[in-house]
Amino acid sequence: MILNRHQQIWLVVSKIPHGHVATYGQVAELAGLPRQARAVGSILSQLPRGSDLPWHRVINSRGELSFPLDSNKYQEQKSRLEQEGIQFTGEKISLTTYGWNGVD
DNA sequence: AATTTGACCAGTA
DNA sequence: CTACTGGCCAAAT
Repeated sequence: MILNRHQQIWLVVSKIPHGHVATYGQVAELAGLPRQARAVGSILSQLPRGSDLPWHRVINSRGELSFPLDSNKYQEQKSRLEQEGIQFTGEKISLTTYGWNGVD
């Protein structure tokens, strides 16, 4: 059976290893939806309540979090990432942990 | 039915 | 570094 884009994206996001991050574009690409980064953000914004998907490991291509700096979401994502050992330099994620190539 | 919006991106200037 | 462009497309207006 063919998976709809939600499932494809959930699948990819669920595979991002602990302590690593992937960009929206990467997730879209790996999900077989090239150039549809927006769809990833759109779908992550509609996650079912209580989902255990590691949505916080998805960041934008600038190496930053796609939330307003003063928002709770920003803080939540940042703490979750820091909890996994990901370091920040200002608002950007350190290049050492940046980029998951889709293979563990 | 038409238009705008959105957790985005890569290229160009 | 910033600013703007066109690409993308389902959902909400």
